Amino acid sequence: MENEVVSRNFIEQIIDQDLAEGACEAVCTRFPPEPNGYLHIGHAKSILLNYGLARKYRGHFNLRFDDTNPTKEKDEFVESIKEDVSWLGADWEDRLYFASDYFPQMYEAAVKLIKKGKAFVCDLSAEEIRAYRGTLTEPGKDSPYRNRSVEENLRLFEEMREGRYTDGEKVLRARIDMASPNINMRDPVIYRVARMTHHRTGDTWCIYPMYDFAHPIEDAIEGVTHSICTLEFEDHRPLYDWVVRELEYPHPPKQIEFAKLYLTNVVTGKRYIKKLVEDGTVDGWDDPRLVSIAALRRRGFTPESIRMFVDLCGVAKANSSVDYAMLEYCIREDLKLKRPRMMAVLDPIRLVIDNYPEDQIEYLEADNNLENEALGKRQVPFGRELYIEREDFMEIPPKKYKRLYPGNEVRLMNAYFVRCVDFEKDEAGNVTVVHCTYDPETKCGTGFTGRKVKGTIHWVSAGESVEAEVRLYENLIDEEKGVYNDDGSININPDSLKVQKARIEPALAKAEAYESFQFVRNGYFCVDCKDSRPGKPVFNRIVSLKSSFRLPK
RNA sequence: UGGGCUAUCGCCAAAUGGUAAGGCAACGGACUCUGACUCCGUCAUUUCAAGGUUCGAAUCCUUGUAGCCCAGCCA
Repeated sequence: MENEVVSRNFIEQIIDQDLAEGACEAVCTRFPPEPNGYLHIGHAKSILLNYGLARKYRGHFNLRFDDTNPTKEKDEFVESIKEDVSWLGADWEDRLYFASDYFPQMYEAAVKLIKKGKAFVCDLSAEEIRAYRGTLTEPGKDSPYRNRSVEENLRLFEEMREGRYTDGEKVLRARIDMASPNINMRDPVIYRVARMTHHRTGDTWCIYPMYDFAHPIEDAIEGVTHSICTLEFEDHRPLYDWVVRELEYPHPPKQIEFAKLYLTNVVTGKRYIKKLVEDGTVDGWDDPRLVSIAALRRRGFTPESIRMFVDLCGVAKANSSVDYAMLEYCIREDLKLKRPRMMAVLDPIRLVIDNYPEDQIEYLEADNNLENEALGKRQVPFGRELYIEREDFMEIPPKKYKRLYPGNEVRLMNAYFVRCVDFEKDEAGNVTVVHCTYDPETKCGTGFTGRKVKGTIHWVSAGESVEAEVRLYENLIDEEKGVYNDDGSININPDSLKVQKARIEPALAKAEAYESFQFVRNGYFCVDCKDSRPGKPVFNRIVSLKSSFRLPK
């Protein structure tokens, strides 16, 4: 049993109170995206928050596409959004809805408002409406069409629907208060004439409802009890409440606002990303350096890690920007016990064991993950010639260096102790080959305790290993300078992607798309689902390991 | 300068008048078949500021300050 006192976030407190007071009987939440783009990490917070609440209170979670503006919406996006939401694990079961399915009810709702004298058809142009609206500090003026009779409004609205007017010629407006200090209440437009082909309803309609009118109706129709949205809609809440009240819904939904999730030093703006894709800085909306859900998935983030991240961030009303390190922590935490630790040499140099028989290959048994026996063991081929990491040998070691240098002995992980006896350099002074001798008695698994070594390094067999491409991702943004340059452009980190030819264990060559591994000391990697081919894997670095030892320059 | 909202450690964030949780990051140290992981320890006498009420204030009151949002026939 969990005895921990877990504090409830402010939304849960509101729900608890509503339940206690009988304001609602069960909980129903929803994620209402407009299908006009790809989802990113910020949406994940909303999705998981809504879904989590529904789960916690044993209620329902709906996925509803808020498709009331045909100019921006496409089927392509509804498909990608469905994929992302379900990948995150938010299950809408059979409750997949479209606002456009409610157009008839919304039309009737508008008629109802007209009949109550709460809405009127306005002939003012968009510019005139803006002028009549007043400013932040001055009240607006009533539209000259504000006092049309119910009959006339009914007839005109009907004619709007029939297509008797051109785009923008007439709109339907709520009749509220042009002097309200809240600009949203100054007779907001609730229906517009727009001859657009809707991605689902085609040309059935030439009038479309506005968000402020449509959204509360959508929520009410679906029986949503708590309509959770972001802070910028706080000013719209009085209008939301006005709509559900005037339409006399028996169980009016309640709007609750929370602060969006921002991550430090990432680009989420659609315009900016579009530009980055067009100029080739990134290879698409799912480029692993981006934080779209598709990008995180391709990079190798798991749904569990995203859930953990969202939980850790919490829910509040203060604008904030969460450190990217928190996201990295979550994926490390999720993967470390779950995935095998394998050997891959990212920047190989040759190591020759002078006293090991030529032509001999032996297979050594290695644990896939010492902390998780369930991941099993594997056989690793070992021979006279190996590759080791370039940074694991130094001709002149700095202080505290524990790896290979002339005369020093280290453990080859899962294998033997080796002592460096010599090395070769090319004309440019780069080390090309390291020569060692090995001690057969120190074989891994024999329980040898005769002496200890301070360092352990990873390796792969030169003959049996496979070449693979690894992509090392750093933040797309230069963190020192922040996201934006003085001229408003994005500050791109030129070293955000490094591609290397690595040597990997044979076992890794069989890895499948999305499979992730810990490459010992080099971090977590995931087989790129987009670019890998069988036998020719491409690994994306999901995240590097924390390292407290840095080689001096 | 109208209205709405927010302010607690470098970053998130709890605390609902009873004496500042937790996580990330950072920094020490122990352990280690990688320096990772793990484990232990350090990290807000003070909650945007100044006053006030109270035995007691991050919480209540007053006055300020700073930041975010709103004048689409977008959502």
